[in-house]
Amino acid sequence: MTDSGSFSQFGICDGARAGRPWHAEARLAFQRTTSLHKIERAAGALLGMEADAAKAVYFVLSGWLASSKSLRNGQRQIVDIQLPGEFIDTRLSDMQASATQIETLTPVTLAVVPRGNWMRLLQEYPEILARHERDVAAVLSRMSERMLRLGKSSAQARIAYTLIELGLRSSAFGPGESQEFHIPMTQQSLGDFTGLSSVHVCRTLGQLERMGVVSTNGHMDILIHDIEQLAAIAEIDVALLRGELNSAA
Amino acid sequence: MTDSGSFSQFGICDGARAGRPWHAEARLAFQRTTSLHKIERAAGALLGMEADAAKAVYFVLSGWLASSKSLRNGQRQIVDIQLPGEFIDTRLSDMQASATQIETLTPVTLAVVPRGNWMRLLQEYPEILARHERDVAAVLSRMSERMLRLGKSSAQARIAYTLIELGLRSSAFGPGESQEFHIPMTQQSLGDFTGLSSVHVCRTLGQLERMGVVSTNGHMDILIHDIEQLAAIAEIDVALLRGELNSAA
DNA sequence: CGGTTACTTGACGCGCGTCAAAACCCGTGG
DNA sequence: CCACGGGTTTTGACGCGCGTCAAGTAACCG
Repeated sequence: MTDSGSFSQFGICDGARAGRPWHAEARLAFQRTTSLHKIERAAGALLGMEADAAKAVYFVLSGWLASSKSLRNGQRQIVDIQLPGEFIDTRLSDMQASATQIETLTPVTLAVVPRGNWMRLLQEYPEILARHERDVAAVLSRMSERMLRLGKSSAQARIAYTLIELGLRSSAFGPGESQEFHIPMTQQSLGDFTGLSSVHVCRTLGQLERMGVVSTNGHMDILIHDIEQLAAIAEIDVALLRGELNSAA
Repeated sequence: MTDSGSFSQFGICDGARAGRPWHAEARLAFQRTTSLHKIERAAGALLGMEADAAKAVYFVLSGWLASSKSLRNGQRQIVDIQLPGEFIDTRLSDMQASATQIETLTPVTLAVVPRGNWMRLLQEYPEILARHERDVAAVLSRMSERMLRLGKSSAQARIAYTLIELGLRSSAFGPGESQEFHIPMTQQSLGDFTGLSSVHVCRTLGQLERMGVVSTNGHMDILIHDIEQLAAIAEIDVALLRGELNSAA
């Protein structure tokens, strides 16, 4: 279980490490069963309110998306962020206690599995079923980690954890202490993700910067100087982080 | 989609409403494919650290369980609560950034699907596959709702929401304004569930009581006087709540 | 170059955590 | 029957983290 284990920790797209990205395989499987409907969207678009492909299962081929819930007064919580190689089930969005919405953070391309085909796909293609099971496990796993920080951690820990999660998942990390990558979100949306106000996101990034742990250029370009200390602030088990970094590199 | 819709909102066990509980069917299916291994545990026991049935998928036949994550300093967050008719996948518990643990809140009986049999079960029994898909959707749905409150709502909203969620899911609600039921948790664990300190849980329950919305006898016996107002405090769409109550009754 | 959207910084207040002590509840054993 | 002890709930005092309001700066775009 090293495979599903390392996969599940941060929901890393392990196919991407193996050379040939998993989406390639998935696309093949999709094409065999359903006419592979591919759609593209610009950054900042909303998904799922269109009449045409309503209530489908999407598969992210490229780009970042965020699914969020919001209260009547406009308060918003980003519940998860989807990266290439992951599934999005818009069937979750209807009939809930609060409004759900999925938006693109970058330009994206998605494969669309129409509603009716999904169960058939799962039953006929064990590989897709297994992959989907692992994807679901990864989603639950990282949502749980985030709930833990939402409920019980300081702003510093939440920001630090988010930086590491997104860095690892986007496969932006190489070996070594320093890591540099870009997060296609505003501080406002980072706040919606971490349960903080945009103002406090700014302050907290400033604190981390003054501590010498990271640098930012003021536009979500992140440079991590001391990833071990950042992990300590994020309250992540450093041994586990090491393992992740090794398998990611 | 009224079926999966009403199911997914609060993860209600819709089988329980339909007369014959779904677990009965599930048990039959399990028995056909695997020797149905049934285990019982007392209240307050820990699950999954035993050597025998390690890393299995469980199916709750009776009783309440809580799965939680905790930080190195002892801070704990209950990530979800499992009721009869729901699945528990202990494979999620290994290899994560924080320790996961599953404990019983009441005496429970569980059906155990050994690790190797799970994927086979899904592939061979479409009914179980479909059921599991819906269960996963319900878990994600209610975890999202809770994340929204964890990140963006006051203590009152979190407590109010939790009371309604647990009342609805345990099918304790009948028609009418008043609802009475028992939650088998201490204020401490309610705090771990809502991201509050036990002290503040107590205060907040006191506030709700002084507002005339609920009564408690000091031991987690809850009596809801005005469920509409409680839903308003919980920031739940009242129309949706109405629908849930109707389909639950 | 003006308008718009993002980031930054300061001042202020409140919600909720923490510490601490008291009241209660229940099971156990003398 | 009461004494005792551990776990839970309740209540008060106090302080800090983070939200909010507001003003100012910087970057981007037509």
